[in-house]
Amino acid sequence: MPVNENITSSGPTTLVHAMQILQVTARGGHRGASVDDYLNELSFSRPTLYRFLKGLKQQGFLRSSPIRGRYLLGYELLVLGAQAGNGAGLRDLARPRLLALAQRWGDSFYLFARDGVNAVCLEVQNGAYPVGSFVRATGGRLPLGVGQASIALLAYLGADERGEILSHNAEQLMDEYAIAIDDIEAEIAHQLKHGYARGVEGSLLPEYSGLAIPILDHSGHPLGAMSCSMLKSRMTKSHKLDVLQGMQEEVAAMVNQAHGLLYLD
Amino acid sequence: MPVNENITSSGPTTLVHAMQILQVTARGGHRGASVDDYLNELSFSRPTLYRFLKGLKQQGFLRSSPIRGRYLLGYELLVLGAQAGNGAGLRDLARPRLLALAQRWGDSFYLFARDGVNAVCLEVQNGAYPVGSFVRATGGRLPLGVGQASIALLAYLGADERGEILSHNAEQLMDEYAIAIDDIEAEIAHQLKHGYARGVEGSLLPEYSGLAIPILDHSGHPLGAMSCSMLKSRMTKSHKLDVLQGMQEEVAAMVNQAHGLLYLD
DNA sequence: CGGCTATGTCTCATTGAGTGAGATGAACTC
DNA sequence: GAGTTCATCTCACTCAATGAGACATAGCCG
Repeated sequence: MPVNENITSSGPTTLVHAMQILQVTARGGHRGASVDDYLNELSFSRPTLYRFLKGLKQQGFLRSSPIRGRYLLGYELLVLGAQAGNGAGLRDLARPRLLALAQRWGDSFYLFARDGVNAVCLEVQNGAYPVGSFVRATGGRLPLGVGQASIALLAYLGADERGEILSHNAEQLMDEYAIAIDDIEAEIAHQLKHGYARGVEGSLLPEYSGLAIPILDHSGHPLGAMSCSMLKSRMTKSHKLDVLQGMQEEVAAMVNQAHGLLYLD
Repeated sequence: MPVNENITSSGPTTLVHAMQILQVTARGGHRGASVDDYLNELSFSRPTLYRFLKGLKQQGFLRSSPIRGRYLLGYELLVLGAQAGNGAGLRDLARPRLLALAQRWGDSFYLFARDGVNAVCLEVQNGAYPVGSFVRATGGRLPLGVGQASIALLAYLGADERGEILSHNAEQLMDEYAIAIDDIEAEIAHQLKHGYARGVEGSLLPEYSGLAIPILDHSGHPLGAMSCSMLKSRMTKSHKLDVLQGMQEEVAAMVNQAHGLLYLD
């Protein structure tokens, strides 16, 4: 693996370098990265590398692995990440509700938010029935267009903004997920008409099915989306209505709670 | 609130500044931080601040709030944080097991790891019976000595290392939690003798009680700890034995799984 | 125990990258 | 449309990050 061609270009180079180091470390998963990984994939001298490693360790962004010469992501990232996932306080509000839904219905429930041209998973609660999903866990990202939650998020953006996002993602959606823009548009229309989304079916994960509903603020702007996924065989008409109603109730309660909180400042 | 006296001192100043910005932002919770917050709490010029904000945004560490002039933590931190919490792959292994325990017994279950002189919460699963806890969520940190999990982690460190940690934390433990070192030592002895910890009772949270067991690697080094908390009234002798056995079984299974994974590299 | 390899640190000269002051432009508020 | 605050630009300066290569230290294996 040669040099990485990050688009994350400009800005103080120190930040870019730091980020590159973190990315290389993250790519190593729970094994982290070794000095050689850094030296191969990045392009600065050994002393500089060590200066960064030291600095990042002091900031809590890295820690050294039990194995000498390897580095892992530090726990400060965990702390900040937990905060980051709580945009608008949504996550705290959603967590117990996702759990309740998962326990009650046995399916898996998700909280998503928009992150540029992607949807990012803020929280998952798995139920008793195992499912496959595009996102493995908190922090997973999908290009907007993939998955039920994407539709729910896209549907309530301005038409122009939505167009930009979709044309940006079009190629990737087709190549990696076998999803066509037209099908997305159709599903968005369904969302707007019926108030929930079912997701566009690509070539991947054909055995799973799901639902999603948006979480809208008072002005109709999407704060996020709640979604669920389940084996297709579980998606009977009555189960679908049950789950949908459950989700709608929880989201309505969340939004009320959120409005309450906003006035406390 | 004037200048902050961070101990996070040396290293490339750019990193320190970046971290300060992130910390200020984090302190703002889900409301984030405003330009003035940064300018007041930190000590660099406005153009420099904006350069940082721009850079951090491009790296995904920050995003701008819907409210103009305010900034929130970016979702890249969420992604990295999710990775960071998965040290040794423990979190992925623990997540479904914590959920199973929470559903079966109704109490709240936690995964902790050591982070220097602190214990950091990697994962929580709440059960049907609500509890209070020192940590609110993933990413929460406690000085080692507070809580059951701390004891389980401390007990299997070398005596010298343990001593350093405790003397470092002593003052804070007494002042903020009303916990004496001697009591911690006694509880560590209990852990070593009986294989589980109950935690030292300080003046805080007197109505709650809990249990913890260590997660040890093959050489007896602590990788983490699993703990639970519940209302004191729920802690009957039989419930305690049930939960303890459940936790021990899950941890044993986790450790087996982990060893299996290690040989796959 | 004693060489071997790879990790981590140091020194120093060099230069370029980040810096502040202040002016200017853009966006939102009333 | 006046006023305010957010955000960017320009430019000269200088300090702080950099690379080369030597040096120190820790674990490894016979």
